[in-house]
Amino acid sequence: MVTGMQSRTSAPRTGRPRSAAADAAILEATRAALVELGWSKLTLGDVATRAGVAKTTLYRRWAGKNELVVDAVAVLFDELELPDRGSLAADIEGVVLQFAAILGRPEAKTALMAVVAESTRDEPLRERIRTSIVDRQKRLVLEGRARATARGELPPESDPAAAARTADLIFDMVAGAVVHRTLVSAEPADEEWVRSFTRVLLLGLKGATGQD
Amino acid sequence: MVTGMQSRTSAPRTGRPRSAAADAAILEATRAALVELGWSKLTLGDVATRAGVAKTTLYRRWAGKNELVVDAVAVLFDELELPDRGSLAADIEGVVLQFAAILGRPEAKTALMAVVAESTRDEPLRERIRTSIVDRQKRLVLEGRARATARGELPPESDPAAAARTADLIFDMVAGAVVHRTLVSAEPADEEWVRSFTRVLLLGLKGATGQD
DNA sequence: GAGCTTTCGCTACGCGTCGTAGCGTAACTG
DNA sequence: CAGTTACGCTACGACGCGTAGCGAAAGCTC
Repeated sequence: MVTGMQSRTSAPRTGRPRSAAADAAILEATRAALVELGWSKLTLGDVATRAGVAKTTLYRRWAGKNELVVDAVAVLFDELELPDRGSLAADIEGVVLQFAAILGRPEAKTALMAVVAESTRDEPLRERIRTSIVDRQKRLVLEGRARATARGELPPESDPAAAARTADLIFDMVAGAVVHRTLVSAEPADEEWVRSFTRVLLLGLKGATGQD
Repeated sequence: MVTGMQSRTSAPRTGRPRSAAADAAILEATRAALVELGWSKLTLGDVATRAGVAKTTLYRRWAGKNELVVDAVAVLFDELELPDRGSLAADIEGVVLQFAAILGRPEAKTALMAVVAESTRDEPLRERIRTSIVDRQKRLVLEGRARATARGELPPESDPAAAARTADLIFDMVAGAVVHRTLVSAEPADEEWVRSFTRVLLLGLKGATGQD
């Protein structure tokens, strides 16, 4: 679940509370509008109409289109989990297929790249994306490696700094490849592709550990 | 060089010709506006003023913001070349560093992701991006492999279909990793990172050839 | 219940950008 | 020269943005 916008130090305990149903309706309407219209043609007025709320209600909760869409799309990544399929290769294939399935959705395609593009000029937005979307993906990398080392498929890391750099590298390679395949090459990351990708990645990792 | 917009079957041979200087000024002004304002705050009226042309001239040549920005940014990739450094690893490191240098520019950061996001809902735009930006990068992958097989660093490919799939995979892995590192993780793809990445990729490739 | 506080729906508004139409002028061709 | 196309300029309607102001609704505290 997305924690939302408790930007104020703490929620005021008096007065009329904000409607949680309105929050859900707005995020749902945002995803629907993304599917039908795409990022650029999505307007906040239209989202408000779809959600059955006033436009001013939207602006009271979100600063603008960017923040709203980030929250709306972040929910899609809730279903991301690291399956235990017995081997590191099978685990990676499983989680990459999940990731590819999410990126295959039209609302994710049009929204993710757009907000990342915006985040290049908006540091708070980048932080919001990081905490609500990216970090949840990166956590899977760490879990996967921990499980693989426990199974003896990977040697235990001695230098924690080098381990962190390697984890970042793997994350950029996995997420980057799937995103590029799906959005730039515009071809599906199906099982065959994921198998080939996983094979190259794993051979590279097993060969790279130890030296240097 | 970008061929531009000779969408008509052939240029009309009569009448006043289009100013090539205006084209250059417009694309230059577009890049400058991207640096100062970013994608979302860039307006065609502002670009026209910077370029010293009328706004209507812009609309006579480009259908809209998307197409204009693609042409403006495509020029940045003209400098991409495959250096001959003696070994496949060194070649890859060199070209990846070039690619990372381009993606480090602010105009490329804000523009590339944005137009790709738009292209998810605009097939002609995706085709335009492919021919003027992506294909030029992918060509380097093919050249690099041809050179490596000539040097004996990679076994010659027997099945052309499998070779094409492998080239696509490598391309998505390389470009995706650099893009993700630069734009999502928002950290520079410096020499150390490129070395680590190249090592993993090469080990994966050399180990993956032959079986299956 | 009374009183206080905050949210909500609604309307209306100024602002900026979009994309186009219309006109007169400039540049080039046969 | 006449014919054709590009250009600069102005003006315009349309649309989304983001905000202000109002009255009503929904909760909490005493």
